Amino acid sequence: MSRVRQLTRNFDPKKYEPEILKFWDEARVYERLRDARKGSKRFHFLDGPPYPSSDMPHPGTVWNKIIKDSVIRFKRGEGYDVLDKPGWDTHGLPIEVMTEKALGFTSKKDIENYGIDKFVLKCKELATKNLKSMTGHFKEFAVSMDWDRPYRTFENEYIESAWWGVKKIWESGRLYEGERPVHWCPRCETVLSDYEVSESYKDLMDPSIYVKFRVRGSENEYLLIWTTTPWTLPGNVAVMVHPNEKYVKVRVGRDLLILAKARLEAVMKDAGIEKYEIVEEFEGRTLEGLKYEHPLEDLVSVQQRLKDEHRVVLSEEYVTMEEGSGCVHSAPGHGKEDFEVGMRYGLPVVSPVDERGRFTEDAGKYAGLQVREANNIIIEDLDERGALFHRGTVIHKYPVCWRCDTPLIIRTTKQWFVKLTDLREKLLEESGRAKWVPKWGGERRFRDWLLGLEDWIISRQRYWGIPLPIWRCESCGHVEVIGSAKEIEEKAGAKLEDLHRPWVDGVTWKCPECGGEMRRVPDIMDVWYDSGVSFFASVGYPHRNREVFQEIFPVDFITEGHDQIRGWFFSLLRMGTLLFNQVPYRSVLMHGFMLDEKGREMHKRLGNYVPPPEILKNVARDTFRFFVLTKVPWQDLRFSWKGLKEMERRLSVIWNVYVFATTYLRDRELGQLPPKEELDPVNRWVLSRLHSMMKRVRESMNEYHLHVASNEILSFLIDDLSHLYLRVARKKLRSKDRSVADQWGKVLFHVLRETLPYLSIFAPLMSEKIYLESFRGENDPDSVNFLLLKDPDDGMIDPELEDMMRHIRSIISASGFARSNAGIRKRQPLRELVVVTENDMVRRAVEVFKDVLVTEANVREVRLGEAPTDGKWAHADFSEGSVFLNLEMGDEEILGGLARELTRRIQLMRKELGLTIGLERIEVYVQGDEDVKRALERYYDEIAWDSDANVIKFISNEREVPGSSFGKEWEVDGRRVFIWVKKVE
RNA sequence: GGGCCCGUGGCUCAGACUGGUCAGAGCGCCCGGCUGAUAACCGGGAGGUCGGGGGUUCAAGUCCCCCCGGGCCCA
Repeated sequence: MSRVRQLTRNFDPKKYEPEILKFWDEARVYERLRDARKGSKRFHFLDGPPYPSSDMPHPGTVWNKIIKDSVIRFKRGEGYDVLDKPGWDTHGLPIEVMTEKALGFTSKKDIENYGIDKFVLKCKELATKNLKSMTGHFKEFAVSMDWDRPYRTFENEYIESAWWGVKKIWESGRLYEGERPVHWCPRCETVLSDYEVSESYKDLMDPSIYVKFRVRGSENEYLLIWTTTPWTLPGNVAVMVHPNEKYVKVRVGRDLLILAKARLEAVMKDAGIEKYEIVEEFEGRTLEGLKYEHPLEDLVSVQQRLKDEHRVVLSEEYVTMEEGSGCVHSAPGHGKEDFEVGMRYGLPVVSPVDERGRFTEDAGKYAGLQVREANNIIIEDLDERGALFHRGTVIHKYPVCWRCDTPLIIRTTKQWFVKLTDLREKLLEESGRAKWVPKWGGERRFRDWLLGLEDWIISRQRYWGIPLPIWRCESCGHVEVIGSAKEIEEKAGAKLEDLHRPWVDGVTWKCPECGGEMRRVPDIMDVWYDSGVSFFASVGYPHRNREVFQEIFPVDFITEGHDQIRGWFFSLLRMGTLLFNQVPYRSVLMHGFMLDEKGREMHKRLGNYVPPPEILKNVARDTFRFFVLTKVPWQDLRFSWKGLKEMERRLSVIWNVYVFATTYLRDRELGQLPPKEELDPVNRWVLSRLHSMMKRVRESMNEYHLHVASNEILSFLIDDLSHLYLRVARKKLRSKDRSVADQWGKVLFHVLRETLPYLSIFAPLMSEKIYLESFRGENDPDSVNFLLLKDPDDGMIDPELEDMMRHIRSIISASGFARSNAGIRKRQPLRELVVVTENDMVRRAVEVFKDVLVTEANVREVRLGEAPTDGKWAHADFSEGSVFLNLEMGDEEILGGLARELTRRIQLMRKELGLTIGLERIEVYVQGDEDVKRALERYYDEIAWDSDANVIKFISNEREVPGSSFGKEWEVDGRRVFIWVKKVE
């Protein structure tokens, strides 16, 4: 037999939420839950590791974790053994830069003087401190991941897994060292990936100059080029023109200038020149091979070696008629497009700039200068040599370092690459294998991105990261790639406690080819490599947990914000395809960004950022969870205090549903549900709704339509239970007929009990509180988290019955409308409700749910019929017909109304005395007019039953009232009535 | 310049993949009611040419095209 206990009346999440969190922690609920599910079918969730750049997560990150948590809870409820390991992306430049700032460093030299070992330990310390603090914030929102056993990318085991991957790539022949122009931060002194660069462009003011390159062998003929980076001119080796555009030779003063016809007017306007004359017109392609003189060749030493190289080359892709002169200055050492075209023409690559962004000796006069500082000197030198056509400035978007804001440069360096370009097709195919929610996330956005794929630079010239496991012989260049710590031990006899730099840098061994010294390439790896291998490195594969990995690959579910299409979703796909020839995840849910109340991005520095503790100060944890989970996940979400308050009110209604129900159900024997055939239609209806709700929640959760599932349960609890079912049930639960009260009690209990585990997916704290305080039986587990989601039973779902109830609702609503138009209050019973309709289902509904109509419309009779033609009627229409209320008031109606008024007054007085219904009984004494007396006589039983009165006595003299009674004078419909209530001891 | 998403009553948003009971909900506002869920709850009302225009169709917030506005990504 099950029993329930009364639930605390006050909805006070501020009080119970911390208690529940503490209970979960102390009772090790999740740990035991994981143990309990061991051996069940597995569901592998993979956490996209957040970057611990701060001790406080962004509210959007909390949203992200809540989404994950709801899926994890749901799958646990379905009985799965869920892998719920959280992850942390701990390496990389942001942590390094923060550490540098904390130590007051400005360059790599400072780090090396300080000691790489100490520096790396500081980085680790910072990452650890932040991830611990962030963990605390996530736990506050009831995120039930395995916080004690996260994967962290700085752990030796993780690094070993990553190394194994590098070795495998090497063995597949895709790892190569190459020379390329790359984005470079002169402060951090490292290469940056395209992805890192695209993060931040800033408006910068730069020179905008037109320069004349004299055609070799001519007196006064020039190619006119345009550039905003004068410092790249020392690296110039060619001029690109468009083969299919018209070019012109123009006379300006004594000079003949060559430029694109389409740009002529704009250029002359820019330069403020009004007088010019076209002397010749030709196709761009005819310029191919035309040689010219570099204007600074006397100053730049490397240019003297290149005298015969400078010439015109063709490019359709990179010459635009949108800006410039149509003659594009090309420095293959300082531009990706230039490099590509240069390769095609076999042009030399010149990049006379060092890692700190200073010109090298090759740059002659400019050696030692910071490149951006050299701009003006170069411009003056051009002017002195008569090569400057026009000088201006421009404000344009220019890439800066995403961590330190230093303007980036492009310089050519040796880097390690992974060849990907030939994998484009395979990646596209694999990306199509994953289920994307929403569909367009994968289909359009992702595909577009994959089409622009290039080889991947995986080396970085920094300290805090996974060391690139490449060793090379200093004498013969022989290369070995290492896949584990054990290999290091075997080769070098070194046992490393920490696989990071600088400790790993000291490991050397003898070259098997020539006996020279094998030394590690000093680079570390791109952090996107770190998170990209998480699908196997998080479990330590292949050095550990091989069987587990076989079972869980590919992972079932990942979810991150839409910024991660090009980030983690892609890096996982890339690593999955490189190492296992397949996409490593089955389903991806792409979620939106959290915006502020005005729809702008939320940022600390914009000051519109709401720290998670601030949210907790104002609303319940479950409120925030429900708030975010009821929104369409893949759209951006607007933070809203108003919205949160509103959600909190809805949760308090749910709480009240349970309070109300337990008030009636407590201390009752609540056994098995009676067979369906014996049930009242309203009970059959509510059970049908219960199973429909469960079905819908299960289906939509499995589709990752979290908003559908969460709204479904809200509307079940609020619209169906609170607004309708409980109103009807209230009277039935107190029925004198034991079998009626019993049936309704059992059904209500059943419905609320089965709903609890469903509710706990979204509002785990509230569910737990209700479960522990009221619903947990003697043999039940000690936490709601252990409960399984009951499977929906199609046999219990009756769509027709649900439809009928919808009609009943509209009839009730129409009858309310008719009443309010006629000015008759709801408490006043009326004689008759006539429903006029042609719709068969409505007619059946009226028959089936007559009881509901009688109580909800407060009438004595309900019948189907024709529109009445005589008498006093109030009338209103609903979608399938009309309702008519008989307004004629006989004795029956007047006395009935009076009886309800009297009941209500007695109830108010009971309450004032603090008496509990069903527990304490009373005696009532009433003094009033003849109607009051008659109402009391006729409705004696009802009034006495409703108010738990042993006796109700109509008196003519006040002296008949016992001394200790509580008396009050009332006015009821213009009548004076005295009521006394006395508690029966 | 290219791609993607969004634009539904005063506010916040469902509905759009699978055209046809989809013009909805909550809040706010106005009117009324209920009263052992009560610093709650219930009913009703006003309010939207579903950003604009064109097209497909017997039928279009829903599909197609163009434009406008907002956002994101890329170049």
